[in-house]
Amino acid sequence: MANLGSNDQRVLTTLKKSNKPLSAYDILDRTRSAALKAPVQVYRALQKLEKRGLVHRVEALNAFVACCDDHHGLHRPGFVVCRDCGVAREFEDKRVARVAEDAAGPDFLIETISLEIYGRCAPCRAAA
Amino acid sequence: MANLGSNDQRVLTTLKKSNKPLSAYDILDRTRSAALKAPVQVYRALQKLEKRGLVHRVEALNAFVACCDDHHGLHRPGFVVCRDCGVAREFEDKRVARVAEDAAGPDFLIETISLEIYGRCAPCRAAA
DNA sequence: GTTGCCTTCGTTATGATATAACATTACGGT
DNA sequence: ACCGTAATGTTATATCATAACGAAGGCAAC
Ligand SMILES: [Zn+2]
Ligand SMILES: [Zn+2]
Ligand SMILES: [Zn+2]
Ligand SMILES: [Zn+2]
Repeated sequence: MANLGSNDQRVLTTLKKSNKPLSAYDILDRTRSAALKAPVQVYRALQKLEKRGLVHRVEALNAFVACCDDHHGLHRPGFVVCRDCGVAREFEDKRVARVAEDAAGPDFLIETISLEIYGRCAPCRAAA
Repeated sequence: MANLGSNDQRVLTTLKKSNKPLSAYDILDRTRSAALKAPVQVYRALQKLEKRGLVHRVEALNAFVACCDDHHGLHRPGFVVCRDCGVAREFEDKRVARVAEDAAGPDFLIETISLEIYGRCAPCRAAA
């Protein structure tokens, strides 16, 4: 598979600099001066990055985060997301795969698992 | 809280008749002749129905399903979704809540949990 | 009853997310 | 150089969701 192109790297760098998930259009805004001019370029980069496990999509936010763990390669993380401050913390738990297999049954071929937990983080609760 | 209005019931009935998740615009298409004329009416109905646990949103599909279980009230189901045929099967597993609590930690207030499993169901695999 | 208030519902417009379709360029193999 | 393929750029469009405002309905105080 081809290496990362310059668009891909710009998108990845942008995500790594953010402590929150960014939408494709957030990324576009932050890279427009650099080189990216249209949504499709961002989406193409995101797709490539996601295939390699460098970026994850947070479904319920329509947004993307850089994987917090560079060495891992592809994996199936979950996310804990604060609705107030928007921070998304990636985690893994082996029990998730077992739950998924039990739910899907032996003849279902699992391709992806999305587990997202929403609520209020401790600092935000204290502040409120 | 107010009872279901006629729009709400039309939306719920439409979802119950479908064996797959429907987008808000799918619902709109199927109810336009009845009474619903604009997306916002569908979204308002869906919001009310979701609050009562009568429908669930499937995040990664941007779509909605009628709850398979009428008596339950509010609960936290997961979904097993076939990418080929689009069927979404609702399930529950108590282990999910424990995984979520462990991941979120004691000071995070969990509000919602979304667990969605994507892949190919047995009939679709056999057909392919 | 009618006035004022609040909630629901309808209508129009717009914002936000994502992809289709096609042109252009980059690049390796011959 | 020539071709075929993959990557990138460009324009347009499809899809999903909400803002803003007004009309209609219910309910209590007067
Ligand atoms: Zn990761
Ligand atoms: Zn927070
Ligand atoms: Zn349910
Ligand atoms: Zn299937």
